[in-house]
Amino acid sequence: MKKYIPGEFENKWAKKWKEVGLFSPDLDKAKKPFYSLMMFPYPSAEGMHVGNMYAFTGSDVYSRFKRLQGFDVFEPIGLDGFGIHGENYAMKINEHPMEVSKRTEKHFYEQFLMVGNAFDWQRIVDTYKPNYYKWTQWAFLQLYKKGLAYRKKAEVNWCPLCMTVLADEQVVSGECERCASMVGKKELEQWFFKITDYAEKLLSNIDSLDWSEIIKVAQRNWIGKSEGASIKFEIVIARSEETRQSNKKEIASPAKLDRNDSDYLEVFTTRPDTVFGATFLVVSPEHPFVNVILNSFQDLGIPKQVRDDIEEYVEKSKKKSELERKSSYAKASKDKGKTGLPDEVLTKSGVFTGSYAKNPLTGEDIPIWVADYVLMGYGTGAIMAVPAHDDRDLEFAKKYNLEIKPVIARIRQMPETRQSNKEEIASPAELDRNDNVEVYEGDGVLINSGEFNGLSSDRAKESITKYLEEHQLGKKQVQYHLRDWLISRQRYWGPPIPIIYCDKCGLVPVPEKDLPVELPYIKDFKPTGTGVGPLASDSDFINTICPQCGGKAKRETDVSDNFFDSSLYFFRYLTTDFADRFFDDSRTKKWLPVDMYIGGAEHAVLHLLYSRFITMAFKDMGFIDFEEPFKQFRAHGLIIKDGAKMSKSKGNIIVPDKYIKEWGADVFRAYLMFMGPFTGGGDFQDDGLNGVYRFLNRIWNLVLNFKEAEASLEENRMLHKTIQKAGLDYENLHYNTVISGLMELLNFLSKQTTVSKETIKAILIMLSPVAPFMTEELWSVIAIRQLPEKQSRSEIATSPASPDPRDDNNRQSWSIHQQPWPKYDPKYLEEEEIIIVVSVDGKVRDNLVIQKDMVDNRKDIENLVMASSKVQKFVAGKEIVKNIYIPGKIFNIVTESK
RNA sequence: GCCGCGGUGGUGGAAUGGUAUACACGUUGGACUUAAAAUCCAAUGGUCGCAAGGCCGUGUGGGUUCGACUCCCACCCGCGGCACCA
Repeated sequence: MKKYIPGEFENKWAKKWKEVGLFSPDLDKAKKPFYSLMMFPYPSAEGMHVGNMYAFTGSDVYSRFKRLQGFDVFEPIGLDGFGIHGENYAMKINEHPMEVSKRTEKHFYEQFLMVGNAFDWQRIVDTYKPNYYKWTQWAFLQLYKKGLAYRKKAEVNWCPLCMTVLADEQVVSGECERCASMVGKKELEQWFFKITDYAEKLLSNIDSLDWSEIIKVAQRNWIGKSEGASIKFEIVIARSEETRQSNKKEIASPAKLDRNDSDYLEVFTTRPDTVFGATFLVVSPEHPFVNVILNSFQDLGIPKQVRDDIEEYVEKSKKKSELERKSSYAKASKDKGKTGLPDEVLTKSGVFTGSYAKNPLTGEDIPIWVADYVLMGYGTGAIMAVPAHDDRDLEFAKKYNLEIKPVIARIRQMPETRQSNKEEIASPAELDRNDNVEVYEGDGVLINSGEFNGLSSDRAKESITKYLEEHQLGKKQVQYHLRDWLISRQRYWGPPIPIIYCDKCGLVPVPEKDLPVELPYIKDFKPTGTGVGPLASDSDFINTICPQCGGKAKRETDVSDNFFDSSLYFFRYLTTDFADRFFDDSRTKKWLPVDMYIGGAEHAVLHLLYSRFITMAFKDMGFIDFEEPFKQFRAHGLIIKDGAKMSKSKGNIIVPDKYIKEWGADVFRAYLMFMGPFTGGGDFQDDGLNGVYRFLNRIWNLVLNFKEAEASLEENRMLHKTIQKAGLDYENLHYNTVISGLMELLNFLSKQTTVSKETIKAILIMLSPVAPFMTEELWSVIAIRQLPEKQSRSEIATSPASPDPRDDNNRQSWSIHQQPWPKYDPKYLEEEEIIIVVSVDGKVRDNLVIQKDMVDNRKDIENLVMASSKVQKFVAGKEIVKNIYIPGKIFNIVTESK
């Protein structure tokens, strides 16, 4: 008997599938297109680790299942090779990224072949090759034309180790996403994409997406919509305490202010219902108002001492890191220890500006403070502080003895009034005004709010906003946390941004016909740290001719973020055979949007958000007619080792190559898929592989040695039940239960002396997505069994029976992967005999086996139940209150002790 | 702090409100073998019992129900997203 030795045939089939293009659908003629996408990998030098392999296998299993269902599945692959990760590695081993990429590319594609994924090998996309990044640059130009790419001087995230700027999305709790260095700030002129133009659409479309919930939540959080109002506070400069108390209106005239816009401070608030409780204003140290005070303090009548205090404070807070600025809030949270910052930094601080503003509703003058707990980057960089109803403002007010004025009364529902639904309003007296005052941040009823007293928070928000609008002191406003996508990188390993700077013409985009702007080979590719990319040192590269005037000009020296490359790769897979276009209308229509996308949850607010933005932009440019790129998205789980994340520093990285060599790709795949639900990941344990090997080995032996006979009724029942379950489980990505279902079927068959050929075939087909090599090998063996004697084995094994394996009309081709998914016959799913569980007071006491046609015959069943000695034992001496009978399932007797 | 997901044997995990622990790993015992490996068979939640069998058991405490891992309420723990976001 031939033994199951995976190494003997896996490679043979992998090569053959690739050679004949078994998994390359005809993109123009396919009848039932299904685009199954998986996140292409960053090719690291170590090759794919188990985590990658897990993700790709899970996606491949799904793709193979859809193929069996009769879809023309397009399952492409490529490498996301540009970017900091690969470049950092190249620096570490002191090699050039272009050289490194050649090696990693080879290794990755070998691994892909080895693991047996059904890729379309004819449509590879590697982002670091000119024939791809030409289109990255093209897309940049389209965005520029549309006004969605712009250049701006701004304070941006700067990673000191990677020596480049980063997008907000790449800063994870103050640290660089790639190297975990503390990210700082730097003022630089940079390229941005206007993703904020799509904030509302990006947010509102989420509800209708069939995506993993975890991703949808992360995106909603990241976009961070707040609805409220912007409110103008009239600035009153340097009024002395005496005049203030005499309440004489002495408002600084606009002329006195060295500002162009107005003599108002604008704030954003989500709580316009609390304006009456706004007892001071706070501006961020970066707010323009601070400079006005610093520069014009004399004209404004602000004492020199006050001015100097402000300057000192602003200088001090500039030195604080972003993390320190943001971390005082952590004081109250669990993260306290994590920041490792002294308490002094974690307490709010600020200084009085010597100026006041008029509360538009109370008419009172309230002091304006500058404090670094207010951030310039959100809203207007100024807030109205309502200490009675905001925790942060309260902390500040207590420290500096500022007025605390409650304006919202908690609604208390008393137990006895709950039924009549009456609301009792807490009296103002119940709110302490001393140090023990407790913040109340919830909604309630307005008090101390003049004509608005008695309104609920919700209604007050509307009325007060309306009132402010009427008096031109404010308006309804929506704020988003999302900020524009910073795409410049002061690095080498990326697509050059296709822009030319001409002294005469200014900023000139590279004409499309001149694309790609090739990345030159420069020896010293290391980042400079000066805020200018390494390309600036290559005079051949930067010096060019202005496309408009023909005069001398210089090229942009930054490259773009590699997340830009990956936000369009799934479009390119469809047009790799066209050199002249990125979109092909008929293919777009046939294949897009992507039917199923599988990938990691870590890209929730990076790749997955950027891709949605780019797709929306392409739609508005008229290239496509849909705005969401991925119909379905599922986040796969993570593979851990001994309860911990795999990492180089821990030395617990699993290299799959070794396991595949030892056990075969099928065993490795099946093990990964059997660990648990695909969306859950799992803990990698070496001894688990053995169990899966045993299973495949038993299948192997069964198929090669089974004694054929027509299926028994029981066999058909088991089989058809398994087919039904496997179909549902595959669709839901519950591969672990597909496998356990097949194990159960196998266990059943092992107890029989004969098996039908139909059963064998169905098992192999059902198993083929998980174990594609072994099932293919066995399929060819079965085919030989069926053939007339004269046809030789080699003929079958090496030549396709059909000229084109992709031909839709010839689903009966030589490969198991071209077979139709087995159909289950409902007649086998109905049991002849049914087990009724009999319980007394909810506890199982007996089983009752009845014939199917008896199911609805309650009387007879009741008689049988009552006749059971086991039941008798438990009802003896008790009164039967009632009987519950759920037909075909359970019979429960409810008793009461006498 | 807000939002989301989860908590089931020694382990990974199964269970449309209806026999909790399928399937597998591990462990123990047995068969085969000179022996080992491989393979096959059996047992395997806890506890009491010679046994038949009983009782307890899905993070904790309540509730709904004839019946709850599953639904509701409160809490504890773990994981993830956001976070001085006004």
